[in-house]
Amino acid sequence: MASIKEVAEVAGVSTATVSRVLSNGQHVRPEVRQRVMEAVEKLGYRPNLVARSLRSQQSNTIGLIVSDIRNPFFTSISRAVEDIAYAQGLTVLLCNTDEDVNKEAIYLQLMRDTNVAGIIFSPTRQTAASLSQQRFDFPIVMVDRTAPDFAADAVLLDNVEAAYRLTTHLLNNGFGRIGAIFGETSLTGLERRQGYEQALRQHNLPVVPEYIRHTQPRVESGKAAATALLRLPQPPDALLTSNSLTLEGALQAIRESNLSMPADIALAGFDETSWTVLVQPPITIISQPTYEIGKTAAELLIQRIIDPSRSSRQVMLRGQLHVRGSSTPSVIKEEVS
Amino acid sequence: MASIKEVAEVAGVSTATVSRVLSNGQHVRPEVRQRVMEAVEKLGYRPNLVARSLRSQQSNTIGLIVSDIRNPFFTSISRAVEDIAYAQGLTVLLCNTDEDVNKEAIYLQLMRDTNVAGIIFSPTRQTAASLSQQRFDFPIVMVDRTAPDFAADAVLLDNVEAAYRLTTHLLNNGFGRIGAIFGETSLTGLERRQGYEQALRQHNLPVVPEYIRHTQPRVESGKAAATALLRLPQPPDALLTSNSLTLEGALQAIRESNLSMPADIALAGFDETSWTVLVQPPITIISQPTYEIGKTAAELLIQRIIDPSRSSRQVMLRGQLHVRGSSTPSVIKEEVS
DNA sequence: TTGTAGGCGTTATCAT
DNA sequence: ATGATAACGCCTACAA
Repeated sequence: MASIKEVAEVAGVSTATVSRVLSNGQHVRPEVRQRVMEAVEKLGYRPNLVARSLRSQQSNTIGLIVSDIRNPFFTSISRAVEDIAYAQGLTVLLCNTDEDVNKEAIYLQLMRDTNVAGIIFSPTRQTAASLSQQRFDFPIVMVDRTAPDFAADAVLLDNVEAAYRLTTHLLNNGFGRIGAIFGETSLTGLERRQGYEQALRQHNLPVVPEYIRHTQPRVESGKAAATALLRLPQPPDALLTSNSLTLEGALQAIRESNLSMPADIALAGFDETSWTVLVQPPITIISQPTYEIGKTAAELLIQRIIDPSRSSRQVMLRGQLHVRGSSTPSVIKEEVS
Repeated sequence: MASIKEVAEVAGVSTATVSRVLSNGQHVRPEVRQRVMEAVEKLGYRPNLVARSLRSQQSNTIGLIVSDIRNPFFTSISRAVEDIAYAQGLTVLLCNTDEDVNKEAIYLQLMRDTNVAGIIFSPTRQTAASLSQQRFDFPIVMVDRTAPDFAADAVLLDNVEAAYRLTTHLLNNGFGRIGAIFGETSLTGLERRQGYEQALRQHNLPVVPEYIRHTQPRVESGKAAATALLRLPQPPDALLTSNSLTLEGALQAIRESNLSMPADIALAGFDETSWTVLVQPPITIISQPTYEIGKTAAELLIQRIIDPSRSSRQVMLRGQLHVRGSSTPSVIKEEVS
């Protein structure tokens, strides 16, 4: 790779002049500029971004740290983040943490070491709690999950409200014994549980500990938890899950138990996926605008990179309830989306 | 961020000594090493990877360039790549090209500019063809798609064979008018079409141009193509698609046409997804070991980074046919997976 | 308008 | 065993 030095040599000027031509371009005689451009062309010169980054102490890379890119929620977010980044000439470093505090720490460290421009992060509760004690020389935008006393930009769903609404929907449709599966490492899981419990209490129904499970956001975990719930002496008449992976597992469990939906068991969950409307009956869910979330997060990050001093803002989004067959007894169709 | 200089100062040694302690660690008195480590500890020193990269002319970043991370095929691959990279202390730059030659060129250029250690790439046919005329200072591993006269490592499916097998399966089950939807920008699409046509010819059936569509790998494109096929004066009695996104679109089209599967129309496609077995009837597909593909690609890349001179190798994998209800008349159940 | 020179943080070479 | 120094490629005061 040709360096700026070689270009200077070929053009018969100093490296400073070449640099000037290539950056702002002020104070250069047209004729000299011409010569430089020809040399650049001839050598196929391209500025070395590593050198530039070292010199400028800046970077055009942003980090995206999520638990698992295979979770459709994060897949979509990642795509949005990359789109925005691309439009800004930024590049995206993808990191999967598997809800593992250790991996989170390692990746955060790596972000420091590589001097990224900023990161978009979806941390476990544990890491989130420790964030305020750490120092970062780059901005952090949280997605899906917050850190309590850490003043960072964030894009979040109103989880309590959403879970409350979803649970209430089930209750209103005559399902009184709702088994629920929440994430065990994320704040999100806790918040959704809160909304779930709120709805129960408001209907003067007991919160049955046995009906509440916390698992990893994985299909098998969801399936295992759902299976356990269905095998209870007095099994639930509805299942509610906190993300699309556990929802998928729950559906598998229901299928294998040969129960019919929603007669034997209702099902409802979080996050829209390709299959919720393809299966029979279609599944009731609260959808999040995932692409918008990623886009917003990336935009917040870029704004903050430009202006580190601006006050932090939390963007709180509202989930959208899609009532479908999995939770509506066939006689009472209230609304279908 | 503390630099090596400050560490040297605090430890009362030269930067060279600090560097020695931190790297190989030969030829340093234990006592001095001790002092250095203490200073490192005290200052929370971390080597600046950008500087290291500039100096060493190496990088611990690899690029992953795919058409769209939201294609489950690439989602899974990306996860595998990241896992292997992580294990090796490498980091992954994610790039979506949308089958856009221009974006591909921009990202390839970016990979040069940032001096990556290597890339894993799934190019369009057009870019693939031009690859051999370009020079790269880093190794390239191809996934899913090859470049004809470009001697790179590659991990591929035997597409012709797989499509042949899938088509033959349909033919053997009494479906003689097979509408097919292939990718329009990838070599993969062409290869699968080849296998499809081979199977038809072997059964002495005509290749009907009207029955063959080439589209982008997107749900809507698949749906549009499928809808068009279903509206033909003499519509096909089976649909075959080349990837999971167009498969999803095709299924939507079938549903909206109120046709029953497989009585009115059979359906079969490529790539396993969460929903193929959740829908009714379950969908016949050829599955690819996506995680394995990504893992293998990453391993090939790392091997080549270590030894750039080794001869290039193509790993060719065989797809696995999963025969399901969408392509088997209910009376004849040959085998179900 | 253009060139000289220093430094971003490392590491490797060469003295000592 | 340790230190001084140069160089990776770039940018930017500052000087001319």
